[in-house]
Amino acid sequence: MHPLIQHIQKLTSGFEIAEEPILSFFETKDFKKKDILQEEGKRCSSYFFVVKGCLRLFFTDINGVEQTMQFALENWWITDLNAFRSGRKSAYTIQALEETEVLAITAANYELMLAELPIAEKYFRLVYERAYAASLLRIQMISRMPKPEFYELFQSRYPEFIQRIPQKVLASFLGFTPEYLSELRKNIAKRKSNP
Amino acid sequence: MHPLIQHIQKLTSGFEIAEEPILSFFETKDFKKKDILQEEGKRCSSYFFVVKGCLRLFFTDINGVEQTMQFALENWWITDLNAFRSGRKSAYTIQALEETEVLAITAANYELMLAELPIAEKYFRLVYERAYAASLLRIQMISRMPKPEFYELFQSRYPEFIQRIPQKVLASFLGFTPEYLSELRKNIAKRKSNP
DNA sequence: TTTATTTCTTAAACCAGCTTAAGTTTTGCG
DNA sequence: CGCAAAACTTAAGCTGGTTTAAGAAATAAA
Repeated sequence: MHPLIQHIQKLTSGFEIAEEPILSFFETKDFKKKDILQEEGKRCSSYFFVVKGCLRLFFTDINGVEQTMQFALENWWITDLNAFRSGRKSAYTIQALEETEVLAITAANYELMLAELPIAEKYFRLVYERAYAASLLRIQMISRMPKPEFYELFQSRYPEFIQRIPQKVLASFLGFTPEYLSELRKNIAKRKSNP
Repeated sequence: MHPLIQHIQKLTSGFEIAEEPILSFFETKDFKKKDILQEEGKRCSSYFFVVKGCLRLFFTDINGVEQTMQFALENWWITDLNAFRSGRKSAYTIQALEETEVLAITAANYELMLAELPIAEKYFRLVYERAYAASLLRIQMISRMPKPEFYELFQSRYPEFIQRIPQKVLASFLGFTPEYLSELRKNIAKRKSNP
């Protein structure tokens, strides 16, 4: 069974779903490491579901530094949601951090699917409900927690990110400089050897 | 027509809705300024839709400082979403900043309503889709923008907040100290008189 | 395997925003 | 109204985290 269908069944807790009618709204695409899926400033045409691999969404700030705002591992959705919803140009670039397989859906097909399949409304309601709740927790961690504590919490909760993602990119996602992340890691390592 | 029904029609762009079957899932409640709607550590029983007035959601940090994470003005939903979804105890307090009228719905009724009314799935899908997108922008403003710039942007986008909300609470929501907010305001005022 | 490029580390100097502390203004209440 | 409590302001001193700069290690290219 396709990973998307599995994910839908998991979230909607076991509704009977026919695979074919859902998947017909999507197109499978493969990307190599460093490939660009969506370019900043270009029309945002697709919403991506990661089947295998890892993507990141970032923009380039006024100092020319790439600011990574989101990751997407397996079973995550990713796009510039504001641009996708409004049909405007994307404020972000989406890039593959690994060899990645996605399902892509256009805005037109997204609307069609939601109109035709009630299960899609339920599924996306649940996807956004969780994503919104997670996003609020992220705000709390980013803005109300000492950075060393935040990093250690992140490390314990999302160990797979630490493994798979370059430090420079991870530092940017967490909202600090690579130099500072390097220092944090050194301190943590030191503390573990000298208890 | 009730403000909630108006809001549903606005988001779902004009579906015909019968008022009575929807409102029957809710209870109207009124609160005075400073009343507590939800206490930290108590079971999170309700989800609130603000009909009139203003609420805030906060927790008390290890230094005893109240950290305001969210506001809700007219037509906003507010609760500890994680606690409401899972039936666990709330990590936050919800308090009225003004005299406030809400519609309250229990977790059981929320599930019932979603199961019985397809329009509710669509409506909440859209509510969360917007809230999630807004939350991502908020992360970007909080963590990737110089604070003076962030404050001025916030001021221009949400002038009604600046009017209605005590500075101390606003400072906490923005993630800085009241003293620093005071200094920012002074600098902005100075800049406006000396152009 | 050698060379070029990018990533990661280290450490010193610096600064935005916090802490502290004291004064002023506003709000709430008897 | 009059007083207490809370909210806001101001300013000096401090600190967590950035900037800058240079070198070491890993990846990629050739």
